[in-house]
Amino acid sequence: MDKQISQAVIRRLPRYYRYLGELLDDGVERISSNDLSKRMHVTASQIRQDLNNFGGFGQQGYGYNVAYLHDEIGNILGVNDTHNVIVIGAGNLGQAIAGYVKFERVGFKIIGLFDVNPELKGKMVRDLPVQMLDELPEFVKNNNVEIAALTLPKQNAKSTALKLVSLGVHAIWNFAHVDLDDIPDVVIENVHLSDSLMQLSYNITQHKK
Amino acid sequence: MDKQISQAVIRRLPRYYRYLGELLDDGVERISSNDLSKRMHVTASQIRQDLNNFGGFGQQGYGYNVAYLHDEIGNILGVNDTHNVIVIGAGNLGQAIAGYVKFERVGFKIIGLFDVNPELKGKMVRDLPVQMLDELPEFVKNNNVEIAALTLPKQNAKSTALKLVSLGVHAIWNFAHVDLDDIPDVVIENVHLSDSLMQLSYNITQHKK
DNA sequence: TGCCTATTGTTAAAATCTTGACATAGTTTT
DNA sequence: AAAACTATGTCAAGATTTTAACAATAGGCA
Repeated sequence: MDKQISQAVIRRLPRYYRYLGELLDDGVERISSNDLSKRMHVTASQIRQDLNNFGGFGQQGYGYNVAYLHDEIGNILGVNDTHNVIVIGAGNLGQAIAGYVKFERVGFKIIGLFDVNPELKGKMVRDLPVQMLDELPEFVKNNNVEIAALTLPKQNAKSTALKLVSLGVHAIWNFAHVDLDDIPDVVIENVHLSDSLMQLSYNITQHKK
Repeated sequence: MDKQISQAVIRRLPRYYRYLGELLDDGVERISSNDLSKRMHVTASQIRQDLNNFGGFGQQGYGYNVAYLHDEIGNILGVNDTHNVIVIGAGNLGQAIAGYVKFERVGFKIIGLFDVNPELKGKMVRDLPVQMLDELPEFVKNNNVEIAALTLPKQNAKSTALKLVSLGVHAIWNFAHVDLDDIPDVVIENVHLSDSLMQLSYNITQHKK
């Protein structure tokens, strides 16, 4: 059985992945944990420890091959496969997220955009028409939907999440300002913008002292 | 001198604040750490420990007064004061953030929206006109700008951040997919949506096993 | 009023996470 | 081909965070 990797490590992986991607773009072939630690402002020890959770990607006396390590971390994160994404809630945030994922993230493909508001029905957001929520079951049945981004008011978040799970969507990227606990058999990733802004506010207050 | 509060605690404060707000809305007057722990799915011990970093807000044998605790945490987070916010980058995400903060968060007020694209000049986004970036110095001089949200491509993020700091804006809510280290005397809060999505992807992969 | 109960604030233990140290293995140089 | 060097993987120590335990104190009730 695999040893459980701590969420602290998982949170750092995307950052490694990003730095390695930049090194790759810059044509850097190899890098040592020490050099990387200076760029990323973390300890070299932590880098080696983190990577070793998943196996020995480096070579003594040489360091890490950038392309190889980048690819391996990509595999670990699962971003080398394609994931189909739908967005529920076609407001500003929903449209922004749809556009953001489309342009910024390979590995994730926006294939549907839904809302309850009949006025939005059929409206084109880039190359996707806004569909009504009652078309969702049919859509999910006919398409391999893996992730649903929830960009809707918190009042509707939980019921929508439950519906999605019952339809077979087991991963939710939740932007609604509410916790979606108590839903079994689903993977949730929360983006609480309010929380982030309040943390900023706290740190401003501290900084002033 | 104040003892330094760990970021782990700070990250939890907004969540307490949210739950207390909901209790307040529901007319609940008092709550024990034990009851709150059941709702929030954290240990009662952690709640008491966290709150005690800031002082004794509760009463033995009684619990915590919801309204009082909510207000105190609001003070700690600094959300009971008003903070003026500008948004740099009037794309989808910038417009979404501007709208989001406006409608969801009291305590934060969007007062300006900037972009480099001349085609957007003067375009109204709700009640705010898009201004050109060269109007920024004058605007900052005449308005008490505390926070700048950066919703622009990563290539421009660092130079814009440096400019903002030189103009006197010392808090940045960064949505660009780049780290803004090495900038002294500024408080940064990052929202890396890509990282969040990759964490979700990782957890999906694990879940399938 | 005084006893009983509830629940905090706080201390200490346990668990987890991070950092430092170094033997070992592979690379580069001569 | 051997010597010198570099940098990993790993172990152990140190630091931090979380959880458990409980004495002390305030509220509720008789």
